[in-house]
Amino acid sequence: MIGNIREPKQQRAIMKKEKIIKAGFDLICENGYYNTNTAEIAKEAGVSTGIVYQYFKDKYDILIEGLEKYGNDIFFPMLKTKDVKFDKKDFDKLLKQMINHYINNHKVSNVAHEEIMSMVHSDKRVANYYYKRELEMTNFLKEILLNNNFKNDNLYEKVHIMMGLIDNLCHEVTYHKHDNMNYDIMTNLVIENIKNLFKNDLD
Amino acid sequence: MIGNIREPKQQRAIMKKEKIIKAGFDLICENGYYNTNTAEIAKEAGVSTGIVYQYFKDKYDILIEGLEKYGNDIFFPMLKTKDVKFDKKDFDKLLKQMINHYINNHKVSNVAHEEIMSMVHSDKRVANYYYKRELEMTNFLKEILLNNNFKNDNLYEKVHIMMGLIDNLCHEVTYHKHDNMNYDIMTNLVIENIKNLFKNDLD
Amino acid sequence: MIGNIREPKQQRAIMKKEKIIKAGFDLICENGYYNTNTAEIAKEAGVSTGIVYQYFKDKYDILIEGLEKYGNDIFFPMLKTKDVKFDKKDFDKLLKQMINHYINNHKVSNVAHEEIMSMVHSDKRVANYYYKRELEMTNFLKEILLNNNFKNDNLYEKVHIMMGLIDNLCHEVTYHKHDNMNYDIMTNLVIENIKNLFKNDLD
Amino acid sequence: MIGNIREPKQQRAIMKKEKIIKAGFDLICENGYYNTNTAEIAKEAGVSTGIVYQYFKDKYDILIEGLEKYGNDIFFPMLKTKDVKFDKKDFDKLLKQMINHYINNHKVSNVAHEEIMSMVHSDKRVANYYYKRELEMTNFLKEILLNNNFKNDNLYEKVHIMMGLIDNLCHEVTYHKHDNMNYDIMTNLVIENIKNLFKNDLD
DNA sequence: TATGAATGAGTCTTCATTCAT
DNA sequence: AATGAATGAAGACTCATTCAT
Repeated sequence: MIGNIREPKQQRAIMKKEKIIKAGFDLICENGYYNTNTAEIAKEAGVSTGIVYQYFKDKYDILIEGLEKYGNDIFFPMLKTKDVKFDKKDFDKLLKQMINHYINNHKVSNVAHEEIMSMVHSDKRVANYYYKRELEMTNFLKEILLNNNFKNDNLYEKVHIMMGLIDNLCHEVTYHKHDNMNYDIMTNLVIENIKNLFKNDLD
Repeated sequence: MIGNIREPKQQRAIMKKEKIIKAGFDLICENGYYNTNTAEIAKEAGVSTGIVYQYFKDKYDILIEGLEKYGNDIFFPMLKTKDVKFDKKDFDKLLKQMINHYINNHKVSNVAHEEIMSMVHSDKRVANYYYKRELEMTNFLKEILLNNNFKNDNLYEKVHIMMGLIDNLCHEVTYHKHDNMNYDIMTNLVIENIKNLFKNDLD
Repeated sequence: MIGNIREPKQQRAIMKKEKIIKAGFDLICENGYYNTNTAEIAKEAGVSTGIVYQYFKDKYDILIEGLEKYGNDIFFPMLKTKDVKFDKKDFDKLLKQMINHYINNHKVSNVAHEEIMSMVHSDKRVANYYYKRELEMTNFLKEILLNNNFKNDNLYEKVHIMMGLIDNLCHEVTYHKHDNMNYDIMTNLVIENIKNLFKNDLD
Repeated sequence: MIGNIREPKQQRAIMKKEKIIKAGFDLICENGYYNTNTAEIAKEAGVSTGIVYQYFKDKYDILIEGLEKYGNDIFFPMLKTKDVKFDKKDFDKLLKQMINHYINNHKVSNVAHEEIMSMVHSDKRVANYYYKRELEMTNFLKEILLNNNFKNDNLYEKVHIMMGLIDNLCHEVTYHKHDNMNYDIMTNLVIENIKNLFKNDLD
């Protein structure tokens, strides 16, 4: 047993590995892990099937690397904008921003988001990845609030609830389209709710 | 193609079909759709592999029928207890009951819940099923509240948000075990939040 | 994981399994383990590739079962004729018989013999099989001699040496055809040698 | 097809080829031909995979060249010591020496010996190589004996038998470890046997 | 000469589905 | 209705060999 997995050094090889990750991750996100085969991945990446196994241990490995590379874009795009600044007075505004940010992102990565959440439920490593990032995100938001003189009073729990509310809302808005649901109203309700959660900080 | 799918009429045949659904659904919930094969299902059901295809078009069909038969137990056990009675004064109590109900259910159907949610994300028909039931559940709760003189004021949206909050909480409690999260506090926060949502009705 | 390996019960199924063993073992013996693929085996056996894996864990399993079934015929055909009777006076005759028996067998199972010996050298389980049978054969001969009043005086070692001499001779006669070797003379020399080995018993 | 196989002229190139032969032969001897791949060989030799095919037609070619280069060391180490001198009176001693020589060699090249014998049985060219060398060895011993006034009386056959006896013995001692076998006794029996073979010469 | 990335045919194995009984 | 043997297409992965640099 030799050769194991090669970490490509040449520029061209690096690009090829990237291509495979992208092709593989895209296809998996679009059609599901079990409905995507290595031949397809290779073809989509414009390489031979053999080369795939020089860069990845197995098909699963492609998924994981894809997740690590593109997962944040899909789940926690905010983590990228490290410079979120806001003023207590604008809490409303921040929330609206966040919600829009999330909704747009859900729309863009629509299927991917679903597919990955699907694996979060059935695969340990994917789950680990997701929960680790969720934690990062929680801490990230907690920091922002602390920096704005929010009291550290069950803050962790509050942020978690807040994220849940937003996620739920965005999910609803993006997918369900429940006919009898007014999303503007729902959005306002959610914002009010979150504000109530932090009422001690916002008075 | 002859014989197509037979709808069993005899008692014994009906029981056989039930057995297959149960065995199949159980296994799929436990190990996932792609990690369960028809031979296993047949064996678990105590029937031959051939017979499976007299009652079901294909493997997928078993999943769907299983979902229709057992899905409610897993996702919306409350729907069974059609006689939920409560008094506005006891709203707190109702919420606590619901939360406990959900948490217990999450614990019991732990893996099943995850596995099916996984398919909700990757399979149209499973998704349809889930969202249809979610709708039922929403309406069910809405009715209860209306019967208790809650105002029909964005009630639909409020119930949805409430369900999201509870689901999130229960999920958190059952799986994550985030070390730095106090679940009693979180539960109280969620209850307060829901009460705030309905503050106009509870004064 | 289910279905494991099925032990066929129906007559037809048993025959099918036999066919696969025979086809597989024949091909492996003829072309070598690594030069025989499962598709070939299935085709030679007149079955589909799938069925092979219902009766055998894997390709290797076919080899082992083949070995257990046909190995004796190839290596120790004498073990079949449990009723070897001889008289000390006819020791010569017995030896000549054995030698002819072996030579004929080598000729018949020519390639098989070689191929299996090849695996004895490279595969633990094949080796185990071979050495176990060799031991049986040794004990078998020892018993025969003891029954003929040969002294139990380093008998085990003597039999082993005797078998080695015969095997060597037969191998030589069957394959090498060293031009400058007279096989009649060689045979006689070997017989004399063996008799010398047992000289204490034959006086 | 261009360039075919290049016979290296430069010192450095020659050394590279040697390295490949050694690495390849070592690995093949240790793990078997089919369990050794060219990438491993190249890595072990400290060269690139591509270069291998400039010195060797194919993988098989490496084996053959390795055999020609190192085979004698493994099978007929005596051939190296061309100056074997002995006196009839010391025939015993010579035999013991030979036996020890062989046993040691078996021990040293343990796996290699097995692996190559394995290929002797399955590969024509390897077989040819082996039998050619065996012939050389036979002639070598024949010469020695003739030089010591052994009669040229079926000498060829006798030497062959002698070699077989020694090889068998050494094999037994090195590998089998049959529990109920006394190797000292066996060794003595073999020596006696060989002496009996040449009794006309040793009186 | 030399590299090591790339190729793609070939291999074992699985499994949903069909079929002979 | 029922069995379970049989099918064969499909998939993950390997590796000898070639090729671009």
